Amino acid sequence: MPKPTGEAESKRAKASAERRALILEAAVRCFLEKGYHQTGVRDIAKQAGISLGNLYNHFPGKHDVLVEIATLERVEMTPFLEALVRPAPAGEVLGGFLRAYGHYLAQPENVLLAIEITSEALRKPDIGERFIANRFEIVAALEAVLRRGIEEGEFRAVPDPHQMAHLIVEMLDGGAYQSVLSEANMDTLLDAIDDFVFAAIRRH
Amino acid sequence: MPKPTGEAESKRAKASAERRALILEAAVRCFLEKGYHQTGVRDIAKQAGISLGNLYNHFPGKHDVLVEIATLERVEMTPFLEALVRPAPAGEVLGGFLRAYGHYLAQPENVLLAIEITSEALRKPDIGERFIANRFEIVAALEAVLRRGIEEGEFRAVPDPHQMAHLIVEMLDGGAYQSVLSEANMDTLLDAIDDFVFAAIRRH
DNA sequence: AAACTATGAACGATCGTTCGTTCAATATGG
DNA sequence: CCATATTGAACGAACGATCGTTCATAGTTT
Repeated sequence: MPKPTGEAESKRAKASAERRALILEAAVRCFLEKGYHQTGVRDIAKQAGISLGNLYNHFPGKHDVLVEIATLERVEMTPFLEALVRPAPAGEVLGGFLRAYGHYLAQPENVLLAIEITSEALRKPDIGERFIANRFEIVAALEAVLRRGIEEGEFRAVPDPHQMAHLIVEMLDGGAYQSVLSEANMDTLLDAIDDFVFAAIRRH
Repeated sequence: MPKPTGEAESKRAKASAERRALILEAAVRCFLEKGYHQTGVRDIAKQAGISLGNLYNHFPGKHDVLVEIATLERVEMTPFLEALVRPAPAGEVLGGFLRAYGHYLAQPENVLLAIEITSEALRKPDIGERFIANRFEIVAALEAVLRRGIEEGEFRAVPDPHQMAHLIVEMLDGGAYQSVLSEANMDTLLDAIDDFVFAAIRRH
């Protein structure tokens, strides 16, 4: 067997992939606990249970670890994206999204991680691009629901559905952040968001 | 003259106060350009045109510089707070606030600084308290306007005016952040916010 | 002279990264 | 199929830079 690459090599490759995942999980834990800039590469290695040098065998550097995390955030959005294309009355889809996404954001870890990425995105273009891309997908799907609701006569003719979609997401995000910082009740907040949004799109 | 404190001392005190202000301005510039954690104390001193050691004559440390900046942010809120207690129809007051506060936030420096403080507020309680306090004042004033509008029959009976005030502020904040990151048009965004809010509070 | 302001060298700690090395898994030549 | 290069994972010491802070010293005001 001169070239058993189909399966033999995949043994190492798989182990390597597992290590990468291990490092990423460790990094997330560190970033959540201490913040990105307060976390040292040694912290990540120690948390992952590997050596400092070995981390650099799997990632070019600290920055790239965060980039990968920001990229993986995209995967977490898929359930919400799928829920938004559900063939049901637009109002129902929208209401479901508000609750589902709101509950996702209600987990403090998601908020904290988002803030770390958000903050770094301002000065690191590659992270900013990924962040905007993730955000854009959600907004676009939400916008489509709004447009459908308008076409089907369920919602009023909002002047700018795209902007409204943006604002809804930002309301959810901002609310989640406030609920973390000031320990507000996220359920109460979700009720308020629901009322706010539906009052704004209700036909006269 | 054993104690010429009445006027003589105030000369030095004034000079010292000016130095403090100089340092704070320099720090703001640095934090805006590089971010809080990426800014070194030497950077601030150099930007202020003073020596490294002298900075420590005016501030106990780097952290305290940010605390002071977060505190001073409160002053910037007073115009908006005053505008919100204006004795005019609630809808007019609200609309004026949305534009004024929106334009304030449209300046990228205000957004960037807010994010630096926001981010640090998560893990530094004293900064968090100040941030929440500033936010609370705006929200409370806005809530009062909403309640007045409801009482006077101008707005619909929103179930939770406090939460709605929160959400409005978060929409403004989030929108401003997006306008910085993705270079969206803030004017377009403000129009959307205006429409969104007034549609949500309009009576049936 | 006493009190305050200003200076920059110096400190210990920690930063992100690189380095030489070891070692087991894999590919290749016989 | 075995012996042998080759590869890449794993390690932790070491590097130079920079971090926030302190300190001894000199200059300036009152």
